[in-house]
Amino acid sequence: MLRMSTLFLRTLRDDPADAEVASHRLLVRAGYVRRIAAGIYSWLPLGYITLRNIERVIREEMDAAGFQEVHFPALLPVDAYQQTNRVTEYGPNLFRLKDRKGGDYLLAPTHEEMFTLMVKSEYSSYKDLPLSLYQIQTKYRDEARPRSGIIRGREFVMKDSYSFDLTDQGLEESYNKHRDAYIKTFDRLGMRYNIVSAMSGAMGGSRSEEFLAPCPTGEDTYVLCESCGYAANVEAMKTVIGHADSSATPALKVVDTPNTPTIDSLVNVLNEKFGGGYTGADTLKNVLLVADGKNIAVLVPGDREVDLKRLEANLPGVLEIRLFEDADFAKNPGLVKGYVGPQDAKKFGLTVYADPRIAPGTSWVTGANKKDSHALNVVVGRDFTIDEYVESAEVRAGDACPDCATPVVIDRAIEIGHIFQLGRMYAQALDLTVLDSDGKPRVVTMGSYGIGVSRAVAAIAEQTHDEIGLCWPAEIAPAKVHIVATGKDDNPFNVAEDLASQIEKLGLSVMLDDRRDASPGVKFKDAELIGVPIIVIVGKALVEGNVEVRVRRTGERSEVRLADAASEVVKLLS
RNA sequence: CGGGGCGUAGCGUAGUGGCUAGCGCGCCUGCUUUGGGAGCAGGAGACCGGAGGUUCGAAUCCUCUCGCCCCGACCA
Repeated sequence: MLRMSTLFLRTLRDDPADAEVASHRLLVRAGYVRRIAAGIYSWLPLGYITLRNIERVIREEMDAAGFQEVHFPALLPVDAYQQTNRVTEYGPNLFRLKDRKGGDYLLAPTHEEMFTLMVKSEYSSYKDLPLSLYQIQTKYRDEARPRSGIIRGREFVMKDSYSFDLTDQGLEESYNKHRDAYIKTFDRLGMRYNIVSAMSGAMGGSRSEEFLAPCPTGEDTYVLCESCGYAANVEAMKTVIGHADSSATPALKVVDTPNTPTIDSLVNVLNEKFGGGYTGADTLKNVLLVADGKNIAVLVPGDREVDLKRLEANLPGVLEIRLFEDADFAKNPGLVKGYVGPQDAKKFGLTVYADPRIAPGTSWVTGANKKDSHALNVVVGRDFTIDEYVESAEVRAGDACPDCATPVVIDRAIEIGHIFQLGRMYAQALDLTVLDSDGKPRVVTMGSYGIGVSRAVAAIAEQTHDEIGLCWPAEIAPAKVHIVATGKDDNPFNVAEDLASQIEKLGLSVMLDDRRDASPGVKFKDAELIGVPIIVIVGKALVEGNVEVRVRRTGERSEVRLADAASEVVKLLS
C-alpha cells in the first residue's frame, strides 16, 4: 500500500519552466520523474512503479508468445560493433568510453550484435531454430537534440527482441508472431496506435512496420487513410501509377518562354501567351541530382518538390544523393538551368527517374533544353522515356490513398514500437551460420523488434492526460484505487484504512492519502494530478454511512454505502 | 551543427550600476482551520550557473565558458 503520509513524493503546484509537452510537464509536477541532465531522468517511486507496470505487461506478452528473456550488459567492448560497421554508422550518437587500460568500450545503443554472437556461440544446428530472444535494457544514444522530456532521451529503456530463422518463410512467421504480440501488448497498455508501413532502409531488410501512437506532440509524420485504415510513413507512402490516352495529344511544340527559370514564372508566361489556365501541376519539374557520382534526373509535377529523404529511401543501394550545383551545370553545358527537359536525357547521359504521377501517356509542359524556351505537349512514352519510376515527390494531405483512393490525412505520432525483418546482414557480418539437414552451413536470417518502454510512459501520458493531470489506464497506473481520507477526527482515517486493506485483499493495489495535515483541497488536487483511475473519498458522506467514488477519466461521481464500496470499485475497474 | 530563448532558495518568479537580493508556493515552530491547492504569527533556506574583467561599488555592464529549453538539421 502506498501511503501518502510517507510516500517519497512532492507534487509541484506550478509547471516546471523547462517542460513544454504535456507528458513532461505532468510527470514532473506529479512527482514521477526528475531531470538530471538533457535527456537523462531519474524515476521517483510513482514513476518507477508505472514504468515497471509497463515492463510487466510487455514481459507477460513476450513470454506468452514463447520468446525467452535474457539480459546483456549496457557497457560493451566496441569490437562487435566495429565488425558490423555500426561504430561508423552511429558516429557521434554512440556513447564511447575507455577503461583504465585504454580499451575501447561503448554504451550500447541497441544490441543486434550481442544477440547474434550469443546465438552463434550456443547454437549450430537448424534443429535449434526458430528462436526468439528478448531483453529489457537501458540503451544509450548521444542524441544531437534530446527533447520532449522522456519522449526522446539519451538514456532510455527499451525492450528489444531478435528472431533467428533458417528460411525467409520462417522469418516471415517470426515477424508475424512479434507483430501479434505487439498488438496484444499495446492494446493492454491502453494505447491508441496505428501500424504503419516503414521503409526497411539500407540495412537489406525486406519488411518493416512501425507502431505509431497518434499525438500532436509526436515527432513522426505519417500518412493515414481514415476511410480504409491504410497508414504509412511518408517515405513508404505509395502513389498509384495511372495511364493516360495520348492519341489525341498534338505534337510536341517548342515555344518561347523568355525569363521563366521557375515554375511560377513559367505558369504566368504560359497563361499570358496561351491562356488555358495552366497551373504548376501541368508542368514537369526536372530535378537534376548526383547519385553516387552519377547524374540523374528526377521528374515530378511542377507543383511539388522532390522529397530527398523519400527519394533516397526508395533508391536502394544509393549511398549519397545531392542536388546539382553550378559546377555540375558547368560540366554539362547541354543542361540549361531552369529549362531542362527529359527529351534529350539519353544524349546527356542522364538516368531518368520519375514520380508515378508522370504516368505513361500523360502530357506536360517542360523545358526545351534551350534557354528561354519550353516544350508543350510533351508526352511520356512518345516524346521521352522514363528509365524507372521511383517515389520521390513530396507527400501532401489530400493525396490519394493507394488502396481506396480516399484523400489521406497527415498526422503526427510517437513511435512506440518498430518491427523489422533484418535479413542476413548481421548474421553475415558476424558469421552466424547453422548446419542445415544436408550438412551445409546456412546463414541465419534475423528480425529485430523494439518497444520504447520508458517512452511508452510518456506516450501514454500524452494520450490520456487532461487539463487537471495524468489519467492512467488501470493496467499501468501506480495504483488502481486512490483512497482519500478527509476530516479532523480519527473516524474517516480509520474507515479509509479498513477500506484500503479490504480492497487490497481483493488483489487491487491501493494508494491511501492518510495525511492528517493536508487540507481536502490539496488531497483532491493531488489525486487528480497523480491520475489513479478510481478515487474513493472517505469524509463528509460518512455520516450517512456513504463514501464517494469517482472515476478519474470521466469525472463521474457517485455515493455508495461504505459496505458496498469495495465491490463498486471492483465493478468500475472490470 | 545552424537559428531563437533562458540560467536568481526545492519549485515558480521580481529585481537593468547604489543600502541587508524581494515575493508566492513548498519546508520548520506555535495557535486556529479541515469537501476544492486554509488563516495568523514567527523561522530556516541563495557564494544571483562558473571564470575573468570594467568600476569607489556588479545579480545588473563587457569577455570567455558551462548548462537548460524551443525550432531546424540529425536520429528513430
